[in-house]
Amino acid sequence: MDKNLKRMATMHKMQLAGLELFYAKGYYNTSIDDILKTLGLSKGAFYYHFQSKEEFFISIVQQLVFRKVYSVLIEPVEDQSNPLRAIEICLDDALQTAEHNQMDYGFVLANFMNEFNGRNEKIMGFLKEICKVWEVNLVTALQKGKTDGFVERHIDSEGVAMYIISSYFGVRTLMVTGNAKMLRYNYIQQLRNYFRSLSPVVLA
Amino acid sequence: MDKNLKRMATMHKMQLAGLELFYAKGYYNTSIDDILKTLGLSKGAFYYHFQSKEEFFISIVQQLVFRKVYSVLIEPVEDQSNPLRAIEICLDDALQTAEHNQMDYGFVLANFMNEFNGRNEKIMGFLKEICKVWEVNLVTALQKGKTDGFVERHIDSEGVAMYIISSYFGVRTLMVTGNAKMLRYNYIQQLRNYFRSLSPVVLA
DNA sequence: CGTTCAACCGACTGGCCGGTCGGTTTGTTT
DNA sequence: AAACAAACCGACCGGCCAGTCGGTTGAACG
Repeated sequence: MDKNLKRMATMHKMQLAGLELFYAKGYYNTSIDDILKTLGLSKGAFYYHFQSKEEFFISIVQQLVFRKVYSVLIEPVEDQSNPLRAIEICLDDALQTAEHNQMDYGFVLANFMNEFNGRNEKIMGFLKEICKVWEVNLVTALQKGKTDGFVERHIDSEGVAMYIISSYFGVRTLMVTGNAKMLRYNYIQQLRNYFRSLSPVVLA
Repeated sequence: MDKNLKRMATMHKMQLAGLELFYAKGYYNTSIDDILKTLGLSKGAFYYHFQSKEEFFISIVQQLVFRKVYSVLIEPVEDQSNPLRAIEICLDDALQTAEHNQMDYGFVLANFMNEFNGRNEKIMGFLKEICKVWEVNLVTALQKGKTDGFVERHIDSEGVAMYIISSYFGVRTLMVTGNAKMLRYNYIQQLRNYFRSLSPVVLA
């Protein structure tokens, strides 16, 4: 086997297991040994591949979180004719993932932002960046929606994008209290209400 | 001085300092000694008054967080004629507090819910309870708003209450990325847009 | 002044965890 | 088979931290 492939495979395994545990228990509450135990690997193997716990986490954010956020929350909205509709479907899909207790990368992002806020500026920088990319893409989609007649022209796209992200982060926080199914349904209903206030008035 | 008063005063000082640090650095990331250092007190004093770090935290939630959430987020909305308007003002005030870097108890709540999710069921229980009280009071205000003609009759009050809490939790998460002033302004603008979709249609 | 006790002190314990390092295994090359 | 290096092992170190406990202080009271 190609040496490089073996190296990559091991690192990838560690990153996957790491994300799983960091997500479930938090970064500061998860020890390197916790992660290694699930893989049957040792400290030596870990520090052979990664410089530190922090660098390890950053690699996870870059390799896994960023890509997933992109493919789950950003791509499905790009190049759709009706942005409001596309966003609604996209967020509903994401909440469905969350409802089935699988990892939902929008929440991963919000969760980690809370955990690292004021505690690790370096890591916060990477998380903010991902957030920013999401926001910028929402704004682009909304602007395009204006020219295509799906979005009221006078609305503030930045404000709307921010509000969408906010409500999504928030509902995911609430989901930890249980009753995910109902929360998802209610959330999408209200998102629609909100979007109605952003749509051009249809004259009968 | 009354013995009991002295006891209460010390406990209260510890709780205040504790909340400050737990909020700033997180529960798991703050040691008892960190808190005691700011007060010039010792381990002995702490464990004389509190059974454990966990019990200490729970007392903070009950004594400080719950009361503050009540006085800042719930009371200002009660007994107001127009609930949507009252909620808007109330959240704007809360965000103003946050903007000036003071502790904003709505955020304290969201923050801790994130931290304890899946890590401490007992503490989560208390936090959920506070959330529930907030939600119930929002629902009550909205229902009253319906009979008073400020809120469209067919809307789902539970859904709306949840969506309001969600967006608020979310925007506070985003505020950690900086630019709090703009976020606050944008948030209130979009909240108004959303509320517009919940108001009875005014016939000219 | 002596007694009492709530309040407080701070050295200590045991366990955890990030990170180190000398060594072993395993696969490849010659 | 010998040599070599990548990958991995796991005992160990130092620091941190929740919680313990025997001791001290100082105010109140007789």
